[in-house]
Formats: sequence, structure tokens, C-alpha cells
Amino acid sequence: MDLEALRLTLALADLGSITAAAARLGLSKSRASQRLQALEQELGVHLFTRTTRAVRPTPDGEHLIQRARPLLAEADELAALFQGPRHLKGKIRVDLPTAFARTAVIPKLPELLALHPQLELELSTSDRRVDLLREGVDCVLRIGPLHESSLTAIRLGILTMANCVSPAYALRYGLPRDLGDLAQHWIVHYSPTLTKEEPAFEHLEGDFISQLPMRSLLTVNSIDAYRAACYAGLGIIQVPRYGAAEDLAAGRLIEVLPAHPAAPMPISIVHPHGRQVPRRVRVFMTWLATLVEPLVS
Amino acid sequence: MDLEALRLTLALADLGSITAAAARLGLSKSRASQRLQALEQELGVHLFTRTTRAVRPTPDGEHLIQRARPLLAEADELAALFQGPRHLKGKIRVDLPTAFARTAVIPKLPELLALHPQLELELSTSDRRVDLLREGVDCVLRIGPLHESSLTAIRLGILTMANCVSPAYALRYGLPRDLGDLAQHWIVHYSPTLTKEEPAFEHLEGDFISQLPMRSLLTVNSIDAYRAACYAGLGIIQVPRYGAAEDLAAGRLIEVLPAHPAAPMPISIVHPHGRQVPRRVRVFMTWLATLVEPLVS
DNA sequence: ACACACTGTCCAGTAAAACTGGACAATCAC
DNA sequence: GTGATTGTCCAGTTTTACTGGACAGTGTGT
Repeated sequence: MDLEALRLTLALADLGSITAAAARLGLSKSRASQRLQALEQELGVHLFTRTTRAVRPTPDGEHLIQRARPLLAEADELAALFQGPRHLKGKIRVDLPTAFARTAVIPKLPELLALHPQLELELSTSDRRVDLLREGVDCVLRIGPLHESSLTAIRLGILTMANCVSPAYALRYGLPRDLGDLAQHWIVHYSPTLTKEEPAFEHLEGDFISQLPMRSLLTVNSIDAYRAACYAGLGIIQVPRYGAAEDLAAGRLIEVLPAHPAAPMPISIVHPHGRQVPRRVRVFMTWLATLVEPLVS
Repeated sequence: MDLEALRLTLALADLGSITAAAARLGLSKSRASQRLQALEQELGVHLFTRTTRAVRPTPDGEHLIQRARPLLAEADELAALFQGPRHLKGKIRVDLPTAFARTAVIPKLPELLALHPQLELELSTSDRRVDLLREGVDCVLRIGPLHESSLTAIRLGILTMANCVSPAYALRYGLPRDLGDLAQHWIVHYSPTLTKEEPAFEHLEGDFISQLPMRSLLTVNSIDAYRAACYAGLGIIQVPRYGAAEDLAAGRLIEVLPAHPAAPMPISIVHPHGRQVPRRVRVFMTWLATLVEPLVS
């Protein structure tokens, strides 16, 4: 069963003539007749009684028509979803992780805004969980595991992790050679909610995630503070490799225990719109995804 | 946009692999790849980010998937409507005009019931309006104009009319030669509701319907009484030609004023089921329609 | 009553897809 | 590294979609 056949059926019901229906759909009346017969044979029922003067639906035809009409309307709407005006307009409210916004998104923003001059963007950066619905945000980029909710999540990929220390730290404490050395080392404790979790070194043990408890000098709840603590030589941090790559190359950070990275972090877009996503938001999300793509494995 | 492409999209989303999706749909992976690219080009967006190891939907792809899923489910349901078990079973309650049931339907019933041994038919015959919903009737055949309502009506065609008298009438009053003669004649007054309408001779005046008031000896509210009155020589009756054909041929009735027939009567099936018509009812309606077909113009 | 215009169907041939199998570079597992 | 597997590309082949014209049947207009 194909949509074109249904379209023909509806045109036929509306116009009451194969010739007219064929003309509306832009095909020859021979073909229209053929397709109708093919559909009837496929379904095993007669859909229209045909005299030379009128084409009238049978009861079966009538039922097909009644159910096909909303179906086709929905299909057309779906097709129309992806073609609209060339330029976007309106306001989009977005929330991004601080570091990611600064390094990956904001530098590319001028291109997007130049493409869509009527677009207004309201970009907040935070690492805390944002109540999308309450704050009226259109979409957020989330790094880390997702908590299931009524929101729609789209996984963009995963970020591989790296364990890093600063040269100042290496000078004072040395570099760990294996997991056993970690008992003599310090980790910077990242705890978004500042709750009671114990500081630990997370690493992959085959396919499983292990937590190795460690000493910690400092607990922080923001990514910026996390990295700043590392620069200051306060301990090991575990961060996405993409964000550390530049610092590693420049020698501002040193990777340790490369054989024991933390579990890779999923990176996702989350949005509160159900399936009726405004076009401008959809396009923005697509654009965001293209920015993320080169960073993920 | 075609349903198969959407089906591929869904399979792709479920399985995360072009090879696997192609296998599920029973086509080569080359073709699956081609079709995906064709769809992406048609919509003008990338639907999946493809690495050699994983195929993941983009935000656009995710939206398409979410909306395509119910669409396809509905399409499948629609296709399934017309194929079911070969035999029908269950009870069908039908109401037919008395004369039509006796002459056209009941003689053919054995064939239908032989075809579907599990089918129970409850056939009531009446000419009054039946409250389908209250009485739990599955469908009725209605001859005459329809009153719009919440019920679904399917027009099967129109019945051409004939004006008839009995030989007894002709003997006593003679035959009218033209409309002017009717002042000297009698008509049998058919009034389903026995209300205050005046007896009249209905006839076509070009494309318009004219009512010519006439004298009447008797008013009846059932088709059987209507015809009986005519046989008894009480006046002219206006009936569908198909029902009178046999009597006319046998000389039991005589056609008068053949150039001035009453307005042709639409004949329709009316049923209270919305768009969810049980299969047995649908098949019965189709069967009924095939019976009606040779009788209508 | 007659020719006429027009209906839907049938029947060739033709153009256009749908589809396939195999080759290929890229990538992950071992 | 090596091998298996991924998605894509590229030929050729099969299948289908489609067309124009012929046809019988049927209302319309004169």
C-alpha cells in the first residue's frame, strides 16, 4: 500500500472521475485506472463502482477513504516539517555547559546568526540541571548520564575521557604509574550537588565502571572551578579529552594513567517540546549537533 | 515521501545499523543506503550521522522518527482492515425496506450464509425511520432523501421512478394522457408520518421537481399498503421502476405518463459505526451493494 | 435518431525507477 | 598488524511506472 495510491483514491472520491483525478495528480488516465485496479486487487475488494458516467465508492471504498484522509493529511504535514522559509526568525532559549559554550559554540555563533538575521538567541550557560519546562528553555546540551523524564533526549554520541594533572602537581607529588599509586595521590572532587558522595577515581574495568576511593583536598560544584583547581595543582581531574586536548598539547596539563580513563560520557540534546518542535528550534538543534559531531567518538 | 522510506528510517533507528535494517526489510544494504540518502536529499536534512560502527539519528532524524512511528502504525492498521479471516462470524443486525428485502435480498441470502456459516443475521424489515444507535442496528438500506445526522451514509445510486395504475383503475377512470388530465384522476397518498402534507403528483420539470396537487381517496404510511391500494384500483402510485417491472410485464400494473416520472430516489446504506466498522458489517454492506448495483442507474 | 464527446479499460512500447552483487576505504576487535 | 564488518560507490539487470492510442459503452445535444 502506497501513499500515492491513497492519494488517487481520495482524488477519485472528491472528483468522481478517473480522468479528473488523473489530471489532478498529473498522470495519464490509463495509469490512474491501472493503479486503482492494482490497489483493489491488493486489498481484495472493489473500492469503486464504475460506470462510464460516474465513479462512486462502494462501502469498502468509503471506509478506506474515511481512514485515508487523516492519514494523508498527517503524512503531508510530516513532509512539510522539513521545508519552510529559508530564514529562521523568533527567539530561541538555550542552555549549554559553560566550557562547551565558550570553546565550541560561541565562536561559531556569528555564522549561524549571519545566516538567519531575524533569529534571536538567548544563551545561558550553566552546569546545573535546568528545569526546562519551568524556565521556558527550548533546548539544553547535557553532558553526562541522563535522568529519564518527560523530556525528549537525543543522544549525539559519547566523549572519551582523560585523567589530567598540572605540571605544578607533577612537580610536587610526581605522576602515578598505575592504579596502586593512586593511594598516594589527590583527586579534585567534583560534586554538582555538594552532597555526601565520597571522592573517588572512576575508571573502566573491562566493560564495567569501577570507583577507586581517593583522598581529596577540595570539592567543587562547577566545571570551571574543577579545572581551575587542577591548574592550581590540587589534584587529578577527569575531563572529556576534547576539552583538554589544547591544554595537553601546550603542556598546561599532563595526562596520567591513559590506560584507565573514566567511563565515556554521553552527550545529548534535551528539549521539552514533544513531537511538535518549532522549526527554528529544530534547525538550531541540528546546527548544534554538527558542532558536537567532530568532538565525539 | 514514501512509506517504505519511513519504514527504513524506523528500522534504522531501532537497529542502529544499515545492514541490519536492510536485512529486516529484505533488501540489499546497497539499496538501503541509497534510499536513506535519497530521503535525506528530498527532505534537505541529514537524518543520521553515520560512522562505520554506528548509525545514530540527528535531531532532525529523531523528530522524523517520532512522527513517523504512529503514521506507519496507522497505515499498517489500514492495510490490515481488508484482510482477515476468510469466514465471517458474529451477529449482524440489518434493517431493509420491506419490498426490497422480499424481492432482492432474501432470495439471495442463502448464498451469503452458505459462504459464512458462522454468520448470524438479524434482519428486520420496515419502511419507517429506524433509530440505528438506540436499537443497535448495524446498517440499514434507505430509499429516499437522507436526513443529515451523525450517521455515515454511503450512496449506492439512484432508482428511476414509474407512475403506475392497475387495470381495474384504468377500466373505471381511464388513463391520463398528459399532466392536464390528472385533475380528473386519483392518486394514492403516501405519507410515512401521516402528517398534513397534501396529496400531489411529483414529476420532473427539466432539472426541477414539480408537485401537482391531486385528489386522493386514501392515505397510507407503508409501502405494502401503497401498492395494495394501487392493485385495488384506488389511484396512481409512483414507485421505483425496478420494483414494478415484473408487474408491468405481467399486466398487473400499467405505466402512465412515462414522460413525467417522479424525481429519481437515491438509495443509500446508512450505518452508525464511525470509521471503525467491524469487518463482518463491512463485508455485508459490500454484499448488499452488489445486490443493489444492477437495480440502479 | 443520430453523431458526438467523453467515459474507463485495454494493449502495445518505452522511459525510469528499483534493485543487486561486488569492489572499496574506513574502522573496530582481537 | 590482521580480519571481519561497516557504509558507500559503481556497474549492470530486472522490474515497475508510465504513456499514447485504440476501443466499447454511454449520456448529450442537435
